[in-house]
Amino acid sequence: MPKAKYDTIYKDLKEKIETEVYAYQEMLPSEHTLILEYGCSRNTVRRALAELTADGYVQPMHGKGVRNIYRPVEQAAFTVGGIESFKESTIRNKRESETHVLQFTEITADEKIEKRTGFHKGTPLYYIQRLRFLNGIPLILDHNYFSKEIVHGLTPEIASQSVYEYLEGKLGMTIATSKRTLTVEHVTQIDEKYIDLKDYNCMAVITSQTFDDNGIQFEYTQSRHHPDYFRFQDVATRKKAGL
Amino acid sequence: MPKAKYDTIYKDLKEKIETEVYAYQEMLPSEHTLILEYGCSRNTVRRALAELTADGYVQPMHGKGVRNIYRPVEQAAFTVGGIESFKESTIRNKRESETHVLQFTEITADEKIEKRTGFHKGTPLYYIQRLRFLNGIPLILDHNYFSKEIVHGLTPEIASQSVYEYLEGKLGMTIATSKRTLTVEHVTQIDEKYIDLKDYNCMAVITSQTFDDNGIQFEYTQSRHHPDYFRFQDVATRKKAGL
DNA sequence: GCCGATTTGTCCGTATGTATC
DNA sequence: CGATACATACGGACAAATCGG
Repeated sequence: MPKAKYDTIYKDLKEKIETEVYAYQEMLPSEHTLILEYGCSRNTVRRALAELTADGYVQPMHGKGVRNIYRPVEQAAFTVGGIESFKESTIRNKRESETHVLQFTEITADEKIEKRTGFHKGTPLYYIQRLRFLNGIPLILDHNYFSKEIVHGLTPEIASQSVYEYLEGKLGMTIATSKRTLTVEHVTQIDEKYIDLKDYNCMAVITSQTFDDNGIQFEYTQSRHHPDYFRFQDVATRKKAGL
Repeated sequence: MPKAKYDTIYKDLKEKIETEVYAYQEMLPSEHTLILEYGCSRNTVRRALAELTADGYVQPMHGKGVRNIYRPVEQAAFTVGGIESFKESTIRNKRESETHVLQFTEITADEKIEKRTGFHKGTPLYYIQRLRFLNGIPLILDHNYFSKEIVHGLTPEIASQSVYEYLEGKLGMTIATSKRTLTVEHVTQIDEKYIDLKDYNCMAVITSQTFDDNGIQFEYTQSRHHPDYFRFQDVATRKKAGL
């Protein structure tokens, strides 16, 4: 629904870069040219370019122009990007997916859970264990905690489909920010029971705390990935000076 | 040296958040208030707030205000953030560091290297192998490839200190963007030779391609981390609609 | 439920500074 | 030196969301 002008320019430029309308290492049209092209102000063009810069698609060079530095991603089985659901990721990665709900219980946070998840003691929670299949192979084991106060009406059926679709669609929630930590951990008995790790004794683990648009945490998830099918990508830009 | 107004406001607010001048979950002063406080235009305040949002420090809420959602990071031995050198990271993480140069050779890229690193065949390179110690314990094994055409005059002495300091200080280079991929890989014989992994048979591996301000890649690095002392943190914000 | 005040979101036009060529 | 290009900053306008009376 948000058809902000800067966003349509952003999407248009993004597509032109991905489809190589602008070649790799080539300069994009100057800001002035883009102003005429899109019939908007300079600020609006610059906002779109700023987003592309943050995506690692372009690199602005003072006094020279804006260079296309986008390279198509090498695909692993499962590449992690921004905030997206498992279902969205599989679609982006063009994979067939399936989800088995191993456990679906309602619990109350105690001190141990508070320390690990960030949910205050006494908070009623859904605890869900899910096994994710890609192309028929079990690769990811998810442990989800959802706050019942915010995410009400969750069922095993929804959990086997897309929880995020339910949140944003049915509940009208807005997912805002997610803080993620990536570590490498020893396999557990549960991991070994469901996932064929061959001779690996570790897994890639993403733990994330997700907040709604009121800044309230409603989810804590630990997502344990098979090493062979895991890849996390990131573009960082250097902050000048200080720090 | 860039003492842009928005940057000083950004740094000031950041510090106030970190030192809990504004409490967790509390609203920051409104944009209008900040305008008066800093004596600047609204756009300038908004730019500073946008950076804090990207850092996951605050969350703006339409019609309500801007909420502080910053939580201090739980420290692992080594936490990876934006683009920063090993030396910078250890300082941020408040650790004693040391670097041993295991190998320092000059090579020319062949097809195999081109495919792996992105450097064209025939490009003259420095290849450096370094072992990183934290508090006296060997934890990270780095394999660096630097383009000789861009990074000239590298020596083992510089490699044992900070290459980035040399690049930005002596050569006057500007590091712009870095594309990183994080995976989990089996240990190699070299890993085992230098690092005590106990019963782990995997390592956390960060491979990165770094570009200068001309959009030219000058570095390819594979950084292999001990699982127990590795942590990668990230804040993602959900893009509305589309995608 | 309506209205007005407050607050953030988007967009515009302009001016000035700085780097490149 | 002048033209071009990006960087920063200002001020103003209107829209959209929220909240209190």
